[in-house]
Parts: sequence; C-alpha cells; structure tokens
Amino acid sequence: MPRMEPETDLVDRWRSLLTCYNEVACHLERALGDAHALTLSEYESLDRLTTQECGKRRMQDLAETMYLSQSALSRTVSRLVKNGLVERTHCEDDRRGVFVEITAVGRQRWAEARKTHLAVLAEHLTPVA
Amino acid sequence: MPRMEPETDLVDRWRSLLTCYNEVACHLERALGDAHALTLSEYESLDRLTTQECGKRRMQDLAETMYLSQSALSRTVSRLVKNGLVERTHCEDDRRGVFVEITAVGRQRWAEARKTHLAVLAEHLTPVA
DNA sequence: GAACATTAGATGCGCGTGCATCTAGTGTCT
DNA sequence: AGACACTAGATGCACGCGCATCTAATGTTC
Repeated sequence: MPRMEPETDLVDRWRSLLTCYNEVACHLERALGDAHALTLSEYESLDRLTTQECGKRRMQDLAETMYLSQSALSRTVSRLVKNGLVERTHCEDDRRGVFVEITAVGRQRWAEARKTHLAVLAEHLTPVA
Repeated sequence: MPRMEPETDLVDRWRSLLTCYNEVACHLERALGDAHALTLSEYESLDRLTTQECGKRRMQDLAETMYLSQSALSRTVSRLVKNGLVERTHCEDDRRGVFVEITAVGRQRWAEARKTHLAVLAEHLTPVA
C-alpha cells in the first residue's frame, strides 16, 4: 500500500492541473479555430489519423486513444467529413464498423495547423516545475 | 533565452495533460453531480468562497482565481443562488459591483461534497511520475 | 454639468459535450 | 431457421461554455 499523499497536496496538484489545462486548452481552441477553422477535438482526431501509417482506423480504435465520449467522437468525425478532411468507409468484415480515413485535404490542413499547435504549446504550456 | 524543449516532448507533455485532465474532470463531474447535485464549476466556486475567511467576494476577485470566462462565472453564480448555496449582494462603494457570499446551506453542501472530491482525486489523479 | 469613454456584470446565441436511447448488423443457443 | 443477447456507431436532448453584446454605474474632459 502506497504512502498516503497529504490531502492538501492532492488538491493543490489538481488545482494546478485544472488551471494549466484550461489556460492552454483555451488558447489552443481559439488559435486553431481562428487560423484553421478547427476545433481542438478535430485537430486531435486528425493528429491521431496522421500518425497511423495507413491513415485509416476504426472508430473504436480512435476512441481508445482519445479523451472523448463515443458520441462526441462520432459527431467530431461527422464535422470533419462535412468539411472534407476525412472520409467514412464501411468496414467489410463487420458491416457495423466504420473506418475513418484522412483525405489529402485533411493532411494538408493538419500540417498547417500543427505549426499553430506547437506555437501555442511553446508559449502557454509552462515547463515542468 | 531558455534552451528549446524538443517539439515531441512538448506535445507529449500536452497529451498527457489532456488525458489526465479529462480522466479526472470527467469522474469528478459525474461524482459531484450524482452525489451532491453540483457541477465541477459550482464546487470550485464554493471552494473559493469557503477558503476566504469572510466568505464574501467580488465577482471580479472570484473570476481572477478561476479558470472560467466572465459569463460562465456569472451563470454559475446564478445557479448557486437559485439553489440557495450563495447570495448576491450589491456593493455599496461601487454599485456596479456584486458581492457573492456563501450561505450556511452552501457551506454544508460544500463540506459534504469535499469528501467526494477528495475521494475521486485520490483514485483518479495519478501520482507525479 | 453634459458628453463620452470605461468598467462590472448580465444575457442572447450558437456550439460541443455526455447521457440515454435507437438502429442495424453480428453471435449464440436450441 | 428463429429468438434473443450483444456490439458499433448515430442521434435526440438538455446543459455548460465562450463570444459578442447589452445595461447600468463610474470616471474623465471640456
């Protein structure tokens, strides 16, 4: 059994996590939105898809590596589809399944947005204490 | 000029912050909601008010120590008022200003919720790596 | 003191979220 | 094959959020 962390430390750590997260997320959301018309969730989804060599994943797999609920992911993908950044294709093996594949336009958009993403992180993600 | 942190480290740190935050926030939100009918923001607001000895603060002061936008805070306080956990009183010196004061019921509710809050943190806030 | 800028906080609006539920395809058991 | 449980993902709904704007009070300038 691990030694108990004092309650105040625990709360303090949470507080700083909360503050730090909101600071960065807020700036990211705005910068990505203004410069690239992307939500943070949309950017993160594209990011997951580009790092996969095939650029193609089941919704399920995508969901596992993300912080979103199943329904939120579904809608995020819908938005990406609507904007032509991603395509849905039915899975042949299991026709309930859906593959999500990034398009050329999607890759391009992601590549541009990545610069903004890094810049915001560099500016607002405070270094480890 | 500080030495540049490699980009991947920066992104990795952000990723883990994002994941960790959402994990904890999600559990907190549900636990506080189910057990005490409180939003995370509502709990955090009450928390700010209890740690002040006078239990009374200007909206502005409250806003400074919080992660919420001005409008979100305003509505959060409105909800707390509606549920009798907090009271709004006009500021005499500057009649645009508003004081927010926690009620007895509010203190009680906060005290109960605090246990849940701590329990969730202890369970889901992973210790510093 | 009248006109104008500024500030504190409230509010209309559109949007992304989680929860619960729905639809449709799959697996199992007899 | 037929009935029933289960799974993948979509969708209705209510809600909290940020942004822009509004209202009312305060400061400022002439």
